[in-house]
Parts: sequence; C-alpha cells; structure tokens
Amino acid sequence: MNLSELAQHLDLAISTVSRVLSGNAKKYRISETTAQRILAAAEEHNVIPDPLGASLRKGSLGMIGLLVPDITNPFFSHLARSIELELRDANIAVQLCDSSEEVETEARLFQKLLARRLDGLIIAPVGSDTRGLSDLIENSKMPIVVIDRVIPGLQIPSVSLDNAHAGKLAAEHLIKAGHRKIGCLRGSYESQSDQERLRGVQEAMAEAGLKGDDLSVAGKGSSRTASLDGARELLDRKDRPTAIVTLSGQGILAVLERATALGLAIPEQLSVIAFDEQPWSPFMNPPLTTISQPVAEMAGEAVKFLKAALAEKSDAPLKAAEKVLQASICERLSVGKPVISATK
Amino acid sequence: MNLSELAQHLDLAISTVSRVLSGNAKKYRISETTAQRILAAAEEHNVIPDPLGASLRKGSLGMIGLLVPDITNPFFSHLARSIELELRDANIAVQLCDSSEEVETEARLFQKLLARRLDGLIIAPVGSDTRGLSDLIENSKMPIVVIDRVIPGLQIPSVSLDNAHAGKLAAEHLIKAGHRKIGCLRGSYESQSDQERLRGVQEAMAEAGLKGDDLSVAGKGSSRTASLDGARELLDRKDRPTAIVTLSGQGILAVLERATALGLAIPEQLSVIAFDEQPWSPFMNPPLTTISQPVAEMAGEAVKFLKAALAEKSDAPLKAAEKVLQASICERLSVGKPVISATK
DNA sequence: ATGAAAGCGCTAACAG
DNA sequence: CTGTTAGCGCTTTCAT
Repeated sequence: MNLSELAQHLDLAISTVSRVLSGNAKKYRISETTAQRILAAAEEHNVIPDPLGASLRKGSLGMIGLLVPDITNPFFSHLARSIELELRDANIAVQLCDSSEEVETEARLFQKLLARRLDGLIIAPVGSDTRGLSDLIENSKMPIVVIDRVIPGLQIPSVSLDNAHAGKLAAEHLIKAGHRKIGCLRGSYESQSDQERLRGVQEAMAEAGLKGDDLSVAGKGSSRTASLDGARELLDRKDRPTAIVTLSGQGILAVLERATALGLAIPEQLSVIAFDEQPWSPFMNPPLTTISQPVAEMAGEAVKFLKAALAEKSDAPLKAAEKVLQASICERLSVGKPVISATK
Repeated sequence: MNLSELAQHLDLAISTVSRVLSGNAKKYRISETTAQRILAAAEEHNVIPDPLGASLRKGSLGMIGLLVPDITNPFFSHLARSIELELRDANIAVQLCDSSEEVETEARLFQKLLARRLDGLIIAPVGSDTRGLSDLIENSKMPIVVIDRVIPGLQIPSVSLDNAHAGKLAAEHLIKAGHRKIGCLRGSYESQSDQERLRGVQEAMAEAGLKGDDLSVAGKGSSRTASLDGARELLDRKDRPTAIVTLSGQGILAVLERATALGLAIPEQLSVIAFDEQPWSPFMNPPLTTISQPVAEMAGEAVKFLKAALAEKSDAPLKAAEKVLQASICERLSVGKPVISATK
C-alpha cells in the first residue's frame, strides 16, 4: 500500500499523508488529530513511504558508494565497518564495491557507481597508477573523497596516513633498542605508501648517523611467494640485518616463516616490526610489535569530508582538503636488543 | 543532461532515445541510422539513463542488501566479496550492513533495509536467538535468503554448513592420529554452529568407542579474555587433552597463546585443529591444520537462491529450499601423534 | 520505424 | 491546517 492509497482510504489528500509520514507534521502544522489518525493507519497497514519516489523527487538517493581494493583485507573491512556505522546515523546507505586490486576493474566499477548516480563516493584507490582514476574523478560531478592515498594534482578531499612518519616511528624504535642494521620488506615497487614508509626509515637512520648500506630493502610483490623471496633475500646471509620492518600487508608472515625455517629466534636473534596492526598480532608467537593505523579515525574524517561535500551546492567546484593522520606503535615482544652489537 | 533533453536536442521522441539507450534498439526496430545518431550524441554529451527513473518505472531497484554480523570477520568479508562479485555481472548492486553482532541492531537494520525496498536480502543472522528475526522475515514480502545458519520453521531458502559433519571431520582426524583425549574450545553457548560442531565431535568419538569424559569442553564467549579463560580451563591441568579443536572464531589464538605460556610444543605436546581457515593459518608456527568452509561456494548458492527468488512472481509465497555444504580439512603441521598414549 | 502520452510514488510550491 | 497540482526521469503501451 502506498501513500496515495492510504490517503484515499482516509479520505485525506496525499500531501497531508506525505507530510506526516515523512516527519514534517509540525513543520506544516498538521493537526494532532489528523497526524495521529494517519500514523495509526500507516502502522496498521504497514505503510512506509517508498524512498524511490522520494529520491526521484528530491534528486538524492541517500546512498554513497564505497570502492575498496579488497574488502577481505582487515584494513579495508575495518574501514568499511566504521564508514557504514557513521553514515547509518545520517540515514545514508553504503553500496559496497570491491575492485580485487585491479585497476581496470576499479575503473569499471567507478563508472558503474557514477551511472548509478549515487550521492557520493569514498574510494580507496588500488595502486599508484592513479592516472586513469584521476581522469575519471576529474570528469565526474560526484562528490568524492579519497582515502588511504593522496592522488597528486587532484582537487578533492583526501585522508591518508603520514607514511613517512610511520616508517620513522618503526626505525627509531629499532635504533633505540640498539639495532644498526635494518632490513625492510616492501610489498611492491609501485606502492606509494611503501615508498613513503621506506623514506621515513631512511630518514630516521640518517638522523642516527647510520649509513646507506646499513639498510637493506627487498621484496617485489605482495603475493606469498614474492614476500617469501624477499624474506629470503634479507635473511639468508651471514651479515643479515638484526631487525626487519615489513612495510605492508602480509609481509610479516613471510618473514616469520623464513625466520622459523632458519631457526632464528624472535626477538633474541631477530627483531621484527610489522606494518598494520592485525587482529592476530597480539596472539602471535611472540606477540608482534606493530605500527598501527588509526582506521576508525580515518573513516571518521572521510565521512566528515563526504558530508561536507554532500552539503555543498552540487554545482560548486570540488574542494581540495587533505587530512593526514599519524600512525602509532604498539610495542609488544617482537623487538629486542641485537645479539651481536653491530659493527660496521 | 537527461534523456528528454537529449531527445529534444536531436529532435527525436524521448521514447526513441530511451529505447536505444537502454539497449532495446533492435527489439523496437529502430533504424540503424537513428540508433547510431543517438548513441553518438549520448557519448558526446555523456548521457546515461538515470537508473532512478527506470527503477521507479520498473519497480525494481537493481540492488539487494547484505546484512552480516561483522564484516571484519574474514569469513564474512570473503562472503561479501564473493557475493558482490557474482551479483555484479547481473547488474545488481549490494548494500552493505553490519550489525556488530547485536541482535537489536540487526533488527533495526533489517527494518531499514525493508524500508528501502531493495529487491532482496541476503542475511547472515547474528545469533541463535532467531525469533525476533524470524517474525520480521515472515512478515516481509521481500525475497530473502539466509546464509550460515538455518532458521528453524521458516519457509525461506538457506545455505549453511553441515556443522556436525565438520566437527566430525576434525575429531576423526585427531582420533586417527592416535588421540584419545580431546578438548573443544567453544565460542559461546548460544552459537548454533558451535553446538552442531560439538555434536559432530561427540559422534566421532562415540563411534571410535571413546567415552564421554574423554571429551572436555570449555569456553563461554568469543572475546579474547573469554577464549583465554577457556584455553586455561582446557590446558592448565595434568590430565589435559592431547588435542584441541577450536570450534569458532579466534579461539585458536587463545589456545596458541596459552600453550606457549605453558611451554607446550605444537604438535609434539599438543595437537590443534582450528575452525575456519584464515589467511594467516598457513603462516603460523606451526602451520595450522584447519577446517575450511567453502565460502565462495556458499556465496554462489546464496546468489543462486536469490536470483531464483527475484525471478519469481513477487506475490508468490516464499519458498523453502535448503542447501547444506560440506567443510573440508586442510592438513598442515599442527596435528601430530600424542606423546603419551592416553590411558583412561 | 517512430511518436504521444500515461503513469511509477513521492514532495513541495502554491492556493485556499 | 489541508488540498491541488506539477513535475522528478524513465519505460512502455498504443497509435500511426
């Protein structure tokens, strides 16, 4: 049953019914009696205004899109949960899209999202190859906020992590513990985040007076085998680093696996810091010292940006705005003093 | 720019434009020339039919809801990804809702989803207290499929795991390895899945001629502390079981943590099987033997049911249909022979 | 092969 | 305080 049928049933105008049922009774000074009568009848016949009609009329859908590379990745699933939760209160629904870490899929989905004329979009771009996406975004009139990455030269809100600072945090912690030779396991060459984090590590090392070859870097992919190869490259030698930072994703698992294979005890013989706190980090053996991103806060900022954009007049130009958040370190037991104090 | 403006621009009727742009050119025998002209102009002016108008007219939104207890849980995020992926091809979008494992939230979200008049709903119910939900579902006209759980006495499609069989699988594996004293760590009393799994374990043990007190069960919650308490209860005694099955969630992490604290080597002194294969299962130390649910397949079946329901005439009664899938065991290195052959 | 026109269900401007 | 009415953008029957 819809509003007009209900109106007919009650011998009232559809507008009156609409006003009451969309919560604007007092705004339009509908008499208490009529309002009650309508509410009661609506309840009885289970009538809820069809949002489709309302959307068409109002020109807004009450729904935004969330485009992530991999909902299966804890970082993104936490993000998704926080975002959905926050938007829920504003009565904004979230359409989920997963690009499977593929840029072409991401582009296709982006188009679909556009075609659906959602009210807005929060996107966590797949890779560093943001050119394709960049064009799409620029040519779209939809409010968009980018999360987890900054797309250079694009005038839109973005919320991201201060990756260099995060890397520095990890390195400083290791240096303070006495480490001189540090290894980094990278996810992939192209990852902008990994590069920044690496830069942070280098900075910290330079500030501590360490030289370039005190740092070894390996890893050319985020698959298990690629990570394992990287871990081998770092660990399978005599002058191996006394501490490893895994810059992203599941790299830590590869390092642990390889360390075990080599019989290296952690933290006695090898210290490790893992990027991205994970649900299982505290449960590992030993509990992992990790660098943790403020996921909920990132979600909050993204939502704030989005709401602001939604509130703007839709013909306003896209506004740039950048929120950069700081990571923190979760100190647990995977970092110790280096066994043999490193000699150069 | 919308269809009618484009039509005006081309001096054609809006209906013609609509027919071409919604891919029905040949169905309506639009001349090749006209069709091309429209397509070209649409391309040029970036005109895509607004799905909102179409939805209103056609009475279907091209979108379903997915209601899960916790998108952060790998099981559900995998489910979500598979479902979204499959539905994508049918041009059906997915609205994500996360009930945070709370029955009241679940009910509220369910109502919201109903109010949005989505085309259908896939729901993975939070708990065993399915009465509230049961009522809501029965009174709704929306095509719904339940996943991961069977709601007793409800005439709707459901896809679930044969949990008893899964439990049996785990127990049989342990028994074959020589274990006689088995412990189970449960997530919560109310979890229907855990109960079924436990039943499977008991069955296997009975068939192997083991007695009731060869089985110990502990655990009264899925939080970390509750799991840890359960793990203590199972492990902190002389006649501890030689093998543990963790019936759900993160229980395995608690068992590993406690075992480490007690200096129990796995699998030499304690064997473990974990429910639910996780991304990190193969990377643990030792790699974990797990019981794995066919997540993608479950998603596939749910989607199949949903599509069937969507195709039905909407005034048709809800059809019952039950698909029960089988778990499989991933044998890795966390199960070994018991050290001391168990004596009663 | 194309056009005209009737709605889908709703809201809001205008009228009383 | 309530009713009338004009669309929002589209699809589809009916007409030609």
